[in-house]
Amino acid sequence: MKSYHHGNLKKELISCASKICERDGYTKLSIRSLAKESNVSQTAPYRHFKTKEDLYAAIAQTGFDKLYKAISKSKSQNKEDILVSAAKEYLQFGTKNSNTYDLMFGTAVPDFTKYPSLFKSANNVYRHIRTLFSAYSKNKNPEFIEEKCIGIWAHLHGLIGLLRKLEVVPAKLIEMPDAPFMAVNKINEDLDLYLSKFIRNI
Amino acid sequence: MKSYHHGNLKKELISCASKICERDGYTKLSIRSLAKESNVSQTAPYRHFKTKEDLYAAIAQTGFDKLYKAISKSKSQNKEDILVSAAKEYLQFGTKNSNTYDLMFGTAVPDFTKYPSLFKSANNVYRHIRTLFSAYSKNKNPEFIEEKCIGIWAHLHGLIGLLRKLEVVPAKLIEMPDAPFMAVNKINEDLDLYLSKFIRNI
DNA sequence: TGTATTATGTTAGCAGTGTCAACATTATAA
DNA sequence: TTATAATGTTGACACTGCTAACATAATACA
Repeated sequence: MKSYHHGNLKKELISCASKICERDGYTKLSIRSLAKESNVSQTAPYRHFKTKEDLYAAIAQTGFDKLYKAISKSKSQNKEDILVSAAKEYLQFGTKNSNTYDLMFGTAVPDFTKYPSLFKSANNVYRHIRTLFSAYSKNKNPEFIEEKCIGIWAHLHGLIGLLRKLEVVPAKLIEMPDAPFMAVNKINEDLDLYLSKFIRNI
Repeated sequence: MKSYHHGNLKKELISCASKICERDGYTKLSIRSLAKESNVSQTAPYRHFKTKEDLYAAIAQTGFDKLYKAISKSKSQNKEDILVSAAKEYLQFGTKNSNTYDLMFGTAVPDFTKYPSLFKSANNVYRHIRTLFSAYSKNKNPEFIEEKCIGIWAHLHGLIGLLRKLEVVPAKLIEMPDAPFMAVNKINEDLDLYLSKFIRNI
């Protein structure tokens, strides 16, 4: 005997949608199938999310919150170690949750300013990177810090995108010896080394 | 009086679809509306593209070819200048054709190996970057070259992604003084300076 | 040149989608 | 207790990718 009201639908929708997005990519998510999976009518989700983009925004926000947690957990006395480890966590989050990462940084939610809480969660990630780098850097000039942080962020962000694109069956390597697979896979294999070299080179 | 056969449909579809994708983003493109715009029946495009992904692949390929042209056009005696200028062209292509760039590097065509000619066009871009860097770099060790090239590529690729995400109305700056807008916009304003610093720092 | 084959187009239709309006039920505030 | 708001359902619209069956034109071959 089920009650007319679900009771916790919004939370369940976000959680369920997050899983589907990560498993199949956000384009495969449909509101109708999502509703079905929660044993609720096709249009029930519209009581909680006015549009599909609103739902995407909610999923993206949980993504940023998870990312923040991941890059915040490393404890060490050495400020360089913290930075390197945070960079590693960032990269791993992006590669291990690549569909979610795509939803967070892709065009699913084009303008974060429409969603203040998402905007804030995304900003927290950047501010944390900056805090870590600021503590590590000897040059404390704010403009220098900002520029370098964007650079670090861009590098990690770009690597995640390329890794996803290039991490394909190595069998193709034989046919395409000039392809950038080898380099990318090598970086991926020894991430620690790459990242500490990268940070030290800034 | 129109003839039963269009005569040049495939080419026209790609060209028309490219424009729509760049203007509205590839998710807004529909095969049906595309057919309408070419004064052809809803299903005519299916004679040239078995699936929508096939069409995306064709558009993406023209994108990579254009990108290749853009980064290949700079002539100079100074190898550093060539590299910096190519980097600038790359960045400008990505920011000025951001929807197309998204189609090229996003999840619209998940596996390039399904489309050998697309695969090749994309590879040409990477190989050109490597050629330029290889000529510029004093260290000629192939592994060093590969790794640095991926780094350069990732940095540029990531910057394009971040610029797109963060290039929003500066009015919001007042409400969100901690946001990374300022830094990003600054980089965007003086791209030459940023890129030559970046290259020289490798 | 005539004809078989292939390429390219059309029509009709299926199953699925986001979204809305109108209505039903329950929880909450006055 | 009762008005109001929150949350759910039903039914429908316009749109989508895609397929099957059929129509026409271009081409390859005898």
